[in-house]
Amino acid sequence: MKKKKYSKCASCLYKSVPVQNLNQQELDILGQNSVEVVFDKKETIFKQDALSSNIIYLKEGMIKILIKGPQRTQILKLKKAPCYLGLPTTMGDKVNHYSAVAIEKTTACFIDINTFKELLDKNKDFSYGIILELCRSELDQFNRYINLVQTQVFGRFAKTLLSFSDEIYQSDEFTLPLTRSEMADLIYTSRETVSRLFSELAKENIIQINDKNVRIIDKSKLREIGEKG
Amino acid sequence: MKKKKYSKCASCLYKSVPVQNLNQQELDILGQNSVEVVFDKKETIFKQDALSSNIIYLKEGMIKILIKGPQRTQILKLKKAPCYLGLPTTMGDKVNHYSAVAIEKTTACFIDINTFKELLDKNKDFSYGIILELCRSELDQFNRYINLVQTQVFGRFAKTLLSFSDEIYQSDEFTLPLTRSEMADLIYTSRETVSRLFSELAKENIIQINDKNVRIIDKSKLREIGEKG
DNA sequence: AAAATGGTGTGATATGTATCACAATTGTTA
DNA sequence: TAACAATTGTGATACATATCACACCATTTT
Repeated sequence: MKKKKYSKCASCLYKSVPVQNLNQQELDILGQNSVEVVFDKKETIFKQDALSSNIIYLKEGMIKILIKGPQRTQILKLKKAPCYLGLPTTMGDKVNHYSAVAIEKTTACFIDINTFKELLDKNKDFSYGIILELCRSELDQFNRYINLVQTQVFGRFAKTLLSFSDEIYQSDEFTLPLTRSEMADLIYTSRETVSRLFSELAKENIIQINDKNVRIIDKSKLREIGEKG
Repeated sequence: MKKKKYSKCASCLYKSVPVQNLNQQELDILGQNSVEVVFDKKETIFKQDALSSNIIYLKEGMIKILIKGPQRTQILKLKKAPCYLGLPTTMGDKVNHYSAVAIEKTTACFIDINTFKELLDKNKDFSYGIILELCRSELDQFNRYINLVQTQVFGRFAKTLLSFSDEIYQSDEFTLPLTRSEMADLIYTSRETVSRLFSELAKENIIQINDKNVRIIDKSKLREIGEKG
């Protein structure tokens, strides 16, 4: 956790879609009741089971969501700025149901929950925007879920590489933000299996892999694998 | 699909928590723009991929949520009245991401989406209530998800029986609302494995099973199995 | 410089559960 | 009342993937 400073939300270049509905006065309220914090890679933003009294808006960077399961801690998903974090936990319960850890330098705005509620109350467009965010994230969740349970490792792995390429980095060449072991936690398999999957895809000339540097060569083949599991 | 009639929301005994915040005039708007439909067991309430232009409020009964996966159609979860259905799909997208099928006689209110939005706009407490619903359902979803991927069949099966007993029927003795094959779809396993699981638990004197009638004998043992997978 | 540490690849083996196969039972339709 | 479809139980087998074991770096610590 590095610097804290009160946010000047009005002049922020990274406003969320719902926040774009706020007027000057409301933006001031928001700014006076939130702080901006910069996290380095591997730093924890919030922890599962801790009390949560803030809504968090990720302004820049990327994080992983961790959940302690009965067997081990799993990565539920990666989230890239801009997005809200912990909306459901902070609103729906007092306690975090998962942890958030930065996987690169990340700027997060901590918004006081009462201020957030006040804004929901004051501005219907803001409120409606938040509802849409919640709906979308629930749909996302559905899809990830079905995916995970219905395809075997090979398919899950392929889809994860594709999502890195298409959604996160928008490039066929990228550097993995996770170790093999974390990749395993993300697609729910073992570290060894991830190694084998990389080797196999490389052997079939579908990707090139060099340490953490990945280049996708045959994207359509990768899609095929992702589809049929 | 049986009878349709315009709803008299004001005098409805099954008002949702958010709807309890509406005033008389708002309740009239709601009533004039929604219809009540009764579904028999096995009837489809809405279908995946169809356009959705209604929010659905389940007044009485129980349904299953089905999702077509790459391999087969799976049961995502069961939902028991009172609850909203398809909030995220109708608001967040135009198309249903899953189907809903009644598993017992079920009464559903179809609310016009524009009316729903109008009410969100008019009444902040209603709007806030809906936000809370969305948050809670997302948290539920998380838990189910982690559960499903991190425990093996035996644990998933035990937890499902416990949720029937604790949450749905509030009794140690109940009649299964699903066939073995549907049970399999729910905990993502095969029909045969479900048969074996029932036999095994019965052999160990943890449950008694007679066709679809289940009686839980040793609940603490069942909990233990559910915990450790 | 040596030792400990964390990440990684790959072979051999173990194991949970799907799949196949069949029989028995029940409910449904001709 | 027969014929058929749907539901269920249980054994044998197949297979995907976890686990174990080990070797090989590259860093960091001592």
